[in-house]
Amino acid sequence: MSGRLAYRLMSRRFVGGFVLGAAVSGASCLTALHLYDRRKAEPEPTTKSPLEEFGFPQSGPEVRQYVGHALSYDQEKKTPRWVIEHLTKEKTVGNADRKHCKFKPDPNIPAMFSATNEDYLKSGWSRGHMAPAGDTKYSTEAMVETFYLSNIVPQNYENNAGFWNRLEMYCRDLTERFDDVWVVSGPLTLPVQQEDGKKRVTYQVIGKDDVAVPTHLYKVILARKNQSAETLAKGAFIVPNLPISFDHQLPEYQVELEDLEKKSGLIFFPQVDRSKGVKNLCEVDTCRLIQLDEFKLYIAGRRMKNAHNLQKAEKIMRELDEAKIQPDKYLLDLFEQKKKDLSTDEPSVPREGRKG
DNA sequence: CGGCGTGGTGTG
DNA sequence: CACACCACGCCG
Repeated sequence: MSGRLAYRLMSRRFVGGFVLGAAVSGASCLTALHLYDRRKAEPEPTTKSPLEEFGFPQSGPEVRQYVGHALSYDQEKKTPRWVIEHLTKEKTVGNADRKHCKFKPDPNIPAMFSATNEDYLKSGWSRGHMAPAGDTKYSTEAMVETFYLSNIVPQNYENNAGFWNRLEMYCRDLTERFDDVWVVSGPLTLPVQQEDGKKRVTYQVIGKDDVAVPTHLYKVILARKNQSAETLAKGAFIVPNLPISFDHQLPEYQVELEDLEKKSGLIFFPQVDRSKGVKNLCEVDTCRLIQLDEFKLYIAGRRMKNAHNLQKAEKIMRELDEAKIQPDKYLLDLFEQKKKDLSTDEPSVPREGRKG
């Protein structure tokens, strides 16, 4: 290679390109150099570099900031790569209501890179939040933004309503024992060994936009008390995008943070000094997800609040009894209050709900 | 909490 | 006419 010309091109034009646009580095630049070299072009080439002519490829993922969370969006897979949120005890309470929200394409994402509701309709997959709506009770605006499809991945129904839901509840419950909780969530498409013995990455895509169905979902949890680094605790979890019954518990899915980083290609919380002895969350906290009976009791409470007539309220209590689940004081109080409200036709002021 | 759906009504 | 909205219903 002609050293002088190559040096001129490298230093004047392409250095920035190599740094900022790795995707366009190799082939096109080398081709350009060879062409100039063959022509023995002594004067400065008059043609612009491809980068100057048409600009850099605008390659994702883009990082976007919202009220309740920030996310990095994967334009090819039409799903987030990661979503990060900061939870506190205060944020998990409020009046924001998901009934007033609807899934819709993120207005900040170009339509050609965005999923649509039609992609999910009758696809066999539910629209699963990464940043949960339940984490944004403090702000209707924040909750509306969690319903943007940039925050959504195709998720197994039972997984979404079951194990993943319990995991989200656990994250919110952590704010009872930690002052700050940071959570990163996202999808994975992991390789599997196939019949021919070779490992491959295969995943379904749905709808006309080919929205990628992740094989797994991950969550990274970082928790801290009193703003003191000595209390920092971390946990990383990889959850198959499949039905997971209530007899499974969180530690079964814990992995080393570095393992998740290797699989995802992401470095989580890079400013945290991991040599300073960050605790294992499952050693300093419970990592215990609620059991089926607790879950049904919680659902009964939610339904009781929404009961519009006495028959509905009584049915909720009857079904609990048939499932041999003892109603707790919270639910009994709720039931008594509901009976009073429905008879006097005078709804009482909503009381603060159970955690989550 | 997490989802799914439908039917009636209002709007351009 | 399609579409948006809402109230209501179902499920785990």
